[in-house]
Amino acid sequence: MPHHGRSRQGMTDPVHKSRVTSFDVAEKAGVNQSTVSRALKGDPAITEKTRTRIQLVAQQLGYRVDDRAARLRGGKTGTIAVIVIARSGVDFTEINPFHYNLLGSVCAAAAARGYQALVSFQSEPESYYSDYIESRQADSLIILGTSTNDAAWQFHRPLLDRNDVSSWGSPFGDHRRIASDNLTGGRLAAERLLQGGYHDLVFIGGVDDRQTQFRDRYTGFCNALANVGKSAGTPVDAAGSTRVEQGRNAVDDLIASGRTFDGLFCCCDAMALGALQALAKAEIRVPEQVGVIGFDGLTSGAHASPPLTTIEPDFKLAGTMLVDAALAGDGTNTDGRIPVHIVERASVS
Amino acid sequence: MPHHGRSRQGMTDPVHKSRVTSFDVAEKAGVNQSTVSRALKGDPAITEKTRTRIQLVAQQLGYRVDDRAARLRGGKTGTIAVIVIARSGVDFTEINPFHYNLLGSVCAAAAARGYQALVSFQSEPESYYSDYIESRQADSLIILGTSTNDAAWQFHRPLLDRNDVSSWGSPFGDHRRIASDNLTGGRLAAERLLQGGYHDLVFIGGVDDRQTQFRDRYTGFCNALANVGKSAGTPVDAAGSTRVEQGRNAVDDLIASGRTFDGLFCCCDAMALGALQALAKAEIRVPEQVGVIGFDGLTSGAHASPPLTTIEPDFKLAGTMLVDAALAGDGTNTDGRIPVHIVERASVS
DNA sequence: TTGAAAGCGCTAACAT
DNA sequence: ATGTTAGCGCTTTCAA
Repeated sequence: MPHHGRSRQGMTDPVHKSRVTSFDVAEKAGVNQSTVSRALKGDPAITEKTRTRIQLVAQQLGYRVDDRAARLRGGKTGTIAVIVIARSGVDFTEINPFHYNLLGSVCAAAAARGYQALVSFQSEPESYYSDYIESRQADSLIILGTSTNDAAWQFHRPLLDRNDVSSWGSPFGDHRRIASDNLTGGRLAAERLLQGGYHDLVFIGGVDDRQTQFRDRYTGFCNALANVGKSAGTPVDAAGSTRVEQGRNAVDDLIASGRTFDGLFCCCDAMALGALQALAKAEIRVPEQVGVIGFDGLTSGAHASPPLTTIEPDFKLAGTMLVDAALAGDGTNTDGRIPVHIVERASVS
Repeated sequence: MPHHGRSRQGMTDPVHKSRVTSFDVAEKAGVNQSTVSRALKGDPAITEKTRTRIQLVAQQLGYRVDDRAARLRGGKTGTIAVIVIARSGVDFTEINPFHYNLLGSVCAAAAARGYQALVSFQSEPESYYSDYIESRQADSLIILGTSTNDAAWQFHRPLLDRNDVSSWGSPFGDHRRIASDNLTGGRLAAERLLQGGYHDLVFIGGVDDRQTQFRDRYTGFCNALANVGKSAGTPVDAAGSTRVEQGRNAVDDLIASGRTFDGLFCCCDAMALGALQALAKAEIRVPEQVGVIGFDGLTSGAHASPPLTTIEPDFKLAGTMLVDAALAGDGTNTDGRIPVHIVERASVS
């Protein structure tokens, strides 16, 4: 006789065989349903003999534990939601590769911790959604993306201080966050430029309130220069619909201004790529006349002309820290700096 | 009196307030739990008055419907699993941006259909896993990635013919699949090169059995040449640990061979980028002496020197078709060709 | 229109 | 070492 009191409609009706459950396995194996549950999850209390038999039956019946049902009782989902914020109105080929890299790294780190990654791209207001945890679709949340999408970050802002949420790239400076060691990165860039024999260094990029990452890079850059009695001068920034365009415009402006310079530290690779274009157009040779360093480690930089020397963060560690911070749930290690290193290519001599 | 027979331990003990459930809302609103369920999901049978009251109470209590519990009964998960296959042993900065783009597009398409995307990167054997559907973690599955990771595809091969699975990039040719319209792409490339005044065209890339995509591009390329009474000659391929390196080596070999050529169609942008490097090293000017066209629409191509003209698929549609095919579950529209178009940059005149 | 009760498929506390 | 029996939190007949 089948399990009592819980038999499904079709249970006694062989015609109606809906999906196979642990009860089916239990019946066929001649044990109780709970024994099936234990056997299959490796409970040491179950005899190897029993376990083997149950496993066999399960396999014959094509039975698989229903993950959601299994977790319903425990309350945990075993998944971590990842929100990627890109600029509004761009398509997927235009998303900053940096964020794709970070996403990959986060997914891998989640998997390493035994978690699934539920990812969503939220660039447009109609896709804003963050109730993953409340709706028990995930245990924690990671938000990452471009700081230029203010509306999206504003939407998610209330979450940033929760200890089951970690983030990368918010334009706000008043909450815990994971980020590159921008200070060190800026310093490395300046030192490398000086070492390459360049003396008139300028910083390309915006350093306003909403670009905390860039500002930190600038600060590190200034500090390094100050150490050798030099000054960084005013950063040069320009408007543009993409980072590449901003970089190009900024360097166009810089050249037009007549200000002397022989070394450029661009706050991100995309802007550096634009800078390279502007320099080429003006027939200024890199690295002979001007040295250029970017930040991010983009693959595109490797194919630029000349290949772009850049400061790259440890992506693997970045993913790990984001996941750990989101999972910690107790505020542990939740504000982190990811080490960076210089990737030598050919835009500085 | 609260709901009978279902009260949790702490239910009567205010100290032990575990998470708030629909029973809590029901009690406080003075209705039955099932009424809460109905009201919150917009069942028209419920009075607006009742619904409003329930919504209010729910909000006060911070109640949210538990998504998994809600779906347990229905059997559907509302999520679609996405597996991304990269080459083994590479880190996340080295994953072909093409696949990242596709991933983004797939996630967006899933969201548009009301599905969540559960993504996992599976490049190493220890991460191989595909039982998402059996374990009820997802309703369908999408597998995409590089055809060069044979072991991974081999692992997933049995799934490729299921009608709740769709894929992009497998090295096998005997199953339903979504892919670029490679034939047309190859033709467009040849036509554009001819139109640019180049006459001696060669195809760079492998066309063996496991590279069905490349072979189709080559076929389209040949067809277009045949149409004007020309022949494509032998494709040139070379070994290398990355596509870029393969392209570079192939063109090095081509130059060394003494074979004349003035137009190159590279089977993918990564190889085209390598080709550009080899050409530059040999001081062959592009597009003046040799025209080059790639395939994929990579952003890196836009920053190469000269910017790479390429054939790009409609990413948005690709994501949509992959999702639709996986969701169809009935074999509908499950074998598709994504339209491609030429992106004019500066590597052909 | 709403309530009562029976599950969805599984885990876990409590027995034996 | 295994069986019993409650649930996990919600949806959905079936009544009223």
